[in-house]
Amino acid sequence: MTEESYLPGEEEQDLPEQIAIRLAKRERLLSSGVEAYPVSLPISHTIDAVRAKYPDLEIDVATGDTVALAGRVMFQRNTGKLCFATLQAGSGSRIQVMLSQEKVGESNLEHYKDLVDLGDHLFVSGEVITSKRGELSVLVDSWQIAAKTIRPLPNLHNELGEEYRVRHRYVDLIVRDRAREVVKIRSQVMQSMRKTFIERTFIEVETPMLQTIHGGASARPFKTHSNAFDTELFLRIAPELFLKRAVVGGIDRVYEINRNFRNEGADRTHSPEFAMLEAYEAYGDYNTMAELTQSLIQNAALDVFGTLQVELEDGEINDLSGEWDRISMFESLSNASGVEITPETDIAVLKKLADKEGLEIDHPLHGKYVEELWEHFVKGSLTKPTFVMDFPVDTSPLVRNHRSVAGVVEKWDLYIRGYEQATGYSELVDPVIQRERFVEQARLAAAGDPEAMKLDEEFLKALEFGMPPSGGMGMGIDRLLMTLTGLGIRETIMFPLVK
RNA sequence: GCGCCUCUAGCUCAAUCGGCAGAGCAACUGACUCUUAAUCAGUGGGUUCCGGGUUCGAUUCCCGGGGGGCGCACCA
Repeated sequence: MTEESYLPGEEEQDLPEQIAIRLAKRERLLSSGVEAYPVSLPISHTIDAVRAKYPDLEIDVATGDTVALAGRVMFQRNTGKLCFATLQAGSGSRIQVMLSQEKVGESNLEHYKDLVDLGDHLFVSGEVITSKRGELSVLVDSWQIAAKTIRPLPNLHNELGEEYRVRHRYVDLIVRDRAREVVKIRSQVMQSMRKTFIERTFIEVETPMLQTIHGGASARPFKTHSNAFDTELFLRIAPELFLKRAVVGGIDRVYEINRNFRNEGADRTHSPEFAMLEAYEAYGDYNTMAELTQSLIQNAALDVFGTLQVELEDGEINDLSGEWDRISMFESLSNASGVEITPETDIAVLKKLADKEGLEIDHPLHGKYVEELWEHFVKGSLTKPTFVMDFPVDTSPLVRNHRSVAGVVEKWDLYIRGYEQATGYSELVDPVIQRERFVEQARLAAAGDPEAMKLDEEFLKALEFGMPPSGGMGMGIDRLLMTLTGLGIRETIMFPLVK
């Protein structure tokens, strides 16, 4: 799609017809000494306020109440001597305005018909009345263009195409109630989660997004360069290693909600930049973090929708109620596959099972086979919210060993409707074991795994100063919005990346 | 990154077995003092994503490029 551009005073011949016509109207306004974009207007009421004040007037009533308000023109019905327009506020609420020749005069009404287009912001003042059909209206004494629109709105009687909605989200927000609603829901969910954290005396912090070493997860990073430091920098893939430094420093209950960046594929559930919540609690463990996570999500559902039976876009009900199940990864895999699988099971056995199931896994790690097999056998059957507990050690380098089960770590993943929603750990705080794990990762990196972590000496140094036993959790915010609405990730993010 | 599908007016979409490109809404002109997707009469608006090829003729067929969608891979 090519985009037209224009400069004031230039030839407008190549512009689309409707833009040229509207630019000419703007010029006509200006040359008659009228502002097309006035700096301020004496607004007395919002559209919502007028609607709230007069919820149910009779037909054909004059209130004697004069109001001054503004809104975007969404519909116009211009007749000879009595014109109607529907104004819309940013909230989406609408009110009808009426201009009669009797009230404003013939030439003023002609000006109105000549200059006001669909989409313009219009200021009016006049009496609140109801029309002969009973529609709550403002009978206009005077009007003024509040902002002249140069581009026409799309027609309101067809759904916008997916691409247009994403590329012109501001238009989408004007014409589609649900788009406005989703923005509001997202804001309310964030508020609710911050409320839950405040109740539990957590402190919100912001840690670096530009990092010299990317760590805390395994994913390909975006690279950039600092001119001042003449060094390569990475956009963070996770805030984990900095939040743990904060815990070392005595910020015992700490969380961050901010963007992570991962240079991976994008689909219905993945975006290159995505909002992430991470929280750490000194003297907590993965059990307390599971409880926290369940509370965060349940509180959000209650605060925003007033129910734990959340209705999704397709009408299905997502039941978030009750105490969420906790199942063991190895146990559930053994049950579902019919083969006893433990951390001691020989990798050759796992390979054979994977081959039999038609899974192509080419990876050196035992744990990778366990996780892939688990996804194959168990993941699809999880519909209720479920914590999957106790992961293989070799794929979870930042998690401490299980307190009583050998070969696994104290890590859970929370699945809701088959999507991985959150993860939680009992954090590894032993600097010696952490170093060993990092060295192992670096060894894998050398073997050609580009996503394995580099050694973060500064983080290790922080651990050497002593990190208290802690629980940690991470949750994708965009994913949470998807879980609560049933929308795709590009609908939960207001301005998703487009080329 | 790979495979399949797709791109036509401001918006949503038709059509072309290769032969003057259409509709609804929007726009423009006119009529209309109670409309509310107002109505009625009329008018204009297109590099059919871009570049090349085949052809008397390409928007349609072929090749290349770009945007978008879906699936697979990677990842949360």
